[in-house]
Amino acid sequence: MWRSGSPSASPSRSPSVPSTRRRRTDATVSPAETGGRLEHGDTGSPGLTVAEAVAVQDRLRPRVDLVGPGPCRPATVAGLDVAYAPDGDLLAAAVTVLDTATLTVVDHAVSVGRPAFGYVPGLFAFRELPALLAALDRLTTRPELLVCDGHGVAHPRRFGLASHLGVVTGLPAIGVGKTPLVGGWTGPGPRRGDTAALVDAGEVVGRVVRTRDGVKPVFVSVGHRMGLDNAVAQVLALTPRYRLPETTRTADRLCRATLAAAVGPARAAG
DNA sequence: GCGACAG
DNA sequence: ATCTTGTCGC
Repeated sequence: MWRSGSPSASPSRSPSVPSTRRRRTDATVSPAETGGRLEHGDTGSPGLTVAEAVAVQDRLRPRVDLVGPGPCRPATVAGLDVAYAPDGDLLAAAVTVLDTATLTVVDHAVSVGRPAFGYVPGLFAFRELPALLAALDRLTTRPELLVCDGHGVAHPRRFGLASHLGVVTGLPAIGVGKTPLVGGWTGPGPRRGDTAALVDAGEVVGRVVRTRDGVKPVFVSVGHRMGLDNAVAQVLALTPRYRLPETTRTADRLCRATLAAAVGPARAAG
């Protein structure tokens, strides 16, 4: 595979909902403490302009830790995802926490709201961040790692959703995208576990990872407090059977179910 | 100037 | 992201 043209550089570019519901006993994941205070707009306050959002990314980017190496054998990993109503006016965010030994959901939380920002490639985080943070704040447990539905540093300004969530929560985070945003690559091979470097502007910003034999690969990048090798290892450990990590799959089902319940409660009940 | 562009 | 019909395969 091959694709061409990225902003500045040379290279080419190839182309069952959980049922338990626990009470919140103590602070689990709250806007943090990651060296320096966060300002109001940092977590996606409404009313930001495009230029202001870009400025926030530029200001927070230096806080990203892409060395990690991050947890080697995390006991719990969280998956995050958001679903939108057809009219695009309502959204539901979900976080599921999985026990890595069994890949079963041990905690979960949701939030329903409105998109906090229009969809602008590169500023995607500002759209979903408030809802995701609200859901994270309702967890009973504090996951050791966040697996996000979107990119980390594989981003035009090296600060995608996974990095933003990582910096704001202080938790290790990985970005797993289904399609590329920036970068080019060659390969990977056809077998599960085969990988290829994702390169943008001459630097490796992530890895294209085949999680299933003969199936379209996913795009893994460091979000925060993680090394790329470890990020890839964690993603492979979370994909024993399907293309996407179990964390993403469970969160996807939960946010969809939550949205359905929020938009049309009357229809199903009869 | 023309495309490309996470979810 | 969401909307879509059918199709191939375990």
